[in-house]
Formats: sequence, C-alpha cells, structure tokens
Amino acid sequence: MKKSDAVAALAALAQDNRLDVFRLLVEAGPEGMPAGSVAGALKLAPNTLTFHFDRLRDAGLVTVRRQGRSMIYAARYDAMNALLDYLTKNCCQGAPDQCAPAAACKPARGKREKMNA
Amino acid sequence: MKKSDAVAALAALAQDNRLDVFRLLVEAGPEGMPAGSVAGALKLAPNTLTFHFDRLRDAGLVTVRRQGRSMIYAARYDAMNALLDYLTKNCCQGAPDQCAPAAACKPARGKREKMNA
DNA sequence: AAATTATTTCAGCGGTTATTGAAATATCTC
DNA sequence: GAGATATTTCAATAACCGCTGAAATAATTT
Repeated sequence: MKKSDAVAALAALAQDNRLDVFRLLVEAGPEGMPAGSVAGALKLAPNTLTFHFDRLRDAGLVTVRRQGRSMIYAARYDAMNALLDYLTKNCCQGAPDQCAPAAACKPARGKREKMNA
Repeated sequence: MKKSDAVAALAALAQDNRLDVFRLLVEAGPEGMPAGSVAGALKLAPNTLTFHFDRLRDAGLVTVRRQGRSMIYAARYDAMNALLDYLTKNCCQGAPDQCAPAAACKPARGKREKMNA
C-alpha cells in the first residue's frame, strides 16, 4: 500500500458519519446493504450519504453494485486490512519481533464463506 | 478509546506531512527529536511544522518537552496502539475469534538497526 | 406511460485546513 | 545586555469539507 492510499483511507475514516457508515457496512457483512438502509439506520439525508459514500469509495474502502433501484454498498475488508497493515508496519518498524502480526480483518460472522484466505 | 478520539487520531494522521512527521518520530524512538531536526528532515517551514505538531498533540499522538531552546517531540506509542486496537475491534466485531489480536506497537528498538520492510 | 421509490447530481453556504510571511517569544552565548 | 538560535504566534488566503434544498436520473409498479 502506498502512502497516498493510506492517507486517503485515513481521511475517509476520519469523519464521524463516515466512520459510522463504514462500521455499519462491516457489520453488514460481505453482501453489504442498500444505501437507503444505511440512511435509515444512521439518520442521514440521502444526498449527504451519497457524498460520504463517494469518499469511502474513492478511498477504496467500499464497493457498490446496483440491485433493482437500490445501490448496495459493501465494506472492502481487504482495504481495511491493508490500512491496518500499513499502520502497523510503519508503527513497528525497527522492532518487528515485538509487534503482533498485522490484524486480520474478516467479514463479521457471516455467511458460510471461507474465512481463511 | 472513544469514537471521538479515534476520529481525532485518524484525522491527525490523514495528512501527508503529518503522517511523515509521525513516522519520523516513531523511528526516532521514545526519546523523540527536536522540532528543528524534523523540519530539516522533512523540509518543512518551522511555523508550518508547529501547526502540524499542534494537531498531532491535540490528537494525543505526540508529546513535547523543552530542552534548552529546542522542543523535543516524541511519538506516543500507546495512543497509536489504542487506535489500531479500536480499528481492529470495530473491524472485527462479530467475529472476534477470527481476527488477530490488536497489533502491539513498541518503540523502535533502541538503535538504528536496518530492518527490511 | 404515469406514478412511485431509490439514489444521485448540482448549486450554494459557512466552517475548517494547510500554507505563507512577518513578527513575537524563549533560551543560550558572548 | 546584545546577538544568535529555536520555535511559536498572528494575520491572511486559497482550497476543501460537510451539509442543505431542489432538481435530475434510474428502476419498478400500476
């Protein structure tokens, strides 16, 4: 992960509503959830939510797909893991032995997916 | 760690120059380094650097102490660990068993040992 | 095809951010 | 104390942020 990617991801998460959105999507699992449900859960105006989704997406932290008239947003666990990995590496450089390996982040309890990848 | 603290820490790190500053301080170890050396290493104007230090400090990521006419800034590893922990917990909630424990972050081992990335 | 639902786009606004240059403060040396 | 060094404070500015309201687009239902 490049530094610019890390900065982008950090910036995307460094906002109250966006952090909430991302957490909600993480909880929702790999299938994600429709924008409207997120708006309802977090009580955000739909256009405001679009604004935040755009930022999360630009930072590579979420994906979107259309399903009927709904847009389904889903967290990208790999991106989150890459960020944690980057921070850990940068934090622990010089003392790798004393640091736990980068935290692995998997979808919240979900679907019978293979968890070891 | 409260959400507001996490957001503050994320925001503090979500800026090119500040991320550089923090990384440099992490490398510098617990003793920290004087503001002037940071300015020299990163080629930042001293007043600009003060601005960024203030933000890192407000976010609890660095400490300062005066030594003669120099101000010595040092990374707060505990704060960084708390952030990683927060992100990990929030990322892995619902599937705690499947996630690696929070990364532990220690000061870079005393000397300037070259490490492979 | 008209009406309904879901989401995005657009324009605008006040607030914040990162930077610069000039001046001020603190400390040390002579 | 005068002068030099290290850092901060202050004022100004352009750029970006997060939010709102109104309108547009897309897909579904009738």
